[in-house]
Amino acid sequence: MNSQPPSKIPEEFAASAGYMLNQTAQVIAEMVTEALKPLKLAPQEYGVMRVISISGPVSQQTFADRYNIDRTMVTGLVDGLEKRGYVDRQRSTTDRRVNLMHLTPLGKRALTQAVRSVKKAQAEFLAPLTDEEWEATRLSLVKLLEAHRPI
Amino acid sequence: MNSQPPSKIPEEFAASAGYMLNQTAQVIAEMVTEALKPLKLAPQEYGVMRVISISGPVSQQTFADRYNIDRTMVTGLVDGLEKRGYVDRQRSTTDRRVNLMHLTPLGKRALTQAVRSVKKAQAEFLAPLTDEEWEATRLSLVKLLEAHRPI
DNA sequence: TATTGTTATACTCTATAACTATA
DNA sequence: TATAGTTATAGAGTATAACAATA
Repeated sequence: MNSQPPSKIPEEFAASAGYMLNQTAQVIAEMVTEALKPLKLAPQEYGVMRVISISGPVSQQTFADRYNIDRTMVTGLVDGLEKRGYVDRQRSTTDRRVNLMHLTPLGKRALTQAVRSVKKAQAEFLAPLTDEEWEATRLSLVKLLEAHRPI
Repeated sequence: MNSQPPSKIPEEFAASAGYMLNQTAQVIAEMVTEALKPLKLAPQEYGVMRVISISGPVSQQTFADRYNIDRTMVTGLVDGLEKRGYVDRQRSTTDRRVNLMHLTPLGKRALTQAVRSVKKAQAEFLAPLTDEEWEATRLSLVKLLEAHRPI
């Protein structure tokens, strides 16, 4: 959707890992935020639902660890999702301190839509790269993250 | 400095451009922030000084554009740097609305140190990759950024 | 009229600590 | 004692609008 001819980034910036990663992360974050806006989902709310759907019912603490945010933030996220009927909390029977978050059928349907929108945004974001280029980039990012942030 | 064996990122997350870029960007941002802390420089302050040193005296608006922040934020950044004697504002003679930001000799010395620290942090961050892997990754990021954020 | 820089305001985000209930 | 979740508070960061000076 960008019809202007792309201009060159000064090489000193292009050489900076911090600048390049932060700027590109900001671009995709904006695109995903926009993609989720019609569904009235914030990126972090989408994150909650994705984590549940992928990893099965998880505790709020587990989600906080995975997204590297504080557990005090998760309370409000789940509140909002529960109010909309997308998620519910169920006390763990094996450790009754723990709230296991579950996707409701309504939440599953909303998530299906959201995943579709996010995938579309991601495809648009990655369009300038060949599949091979992105795959190589992705693998490097995985290496970096696994080395520096073991879960 | 990470002696634990790195654990696997679930493939659904590893497949997500948004998740991977945001998480890796967060890691490098934290490392750079730490590296600059002894010099009492915030990453954005470092950014101001780098931009001036690379692009020559620039207006506050130009910096805001390059780092994708609002110009109202720049005022405070420059205030702090000016107070420490690292930067000064000079009214442009050709357009007297514009403040051109200059590095002072003291600022130049501080920046030299800061660049050294940031480069060290970056090298540590990139250590898990071969030079070729990072170069390929970097080029992909440049493509993405030039396509989506023409300056 | 539009743009640069400044200021003030309000809002959002996040970090911290304290509390409860469990383990 | 330690952990999961909640709540309240304060602080940082940011967005917005309005203004003066200049184009």
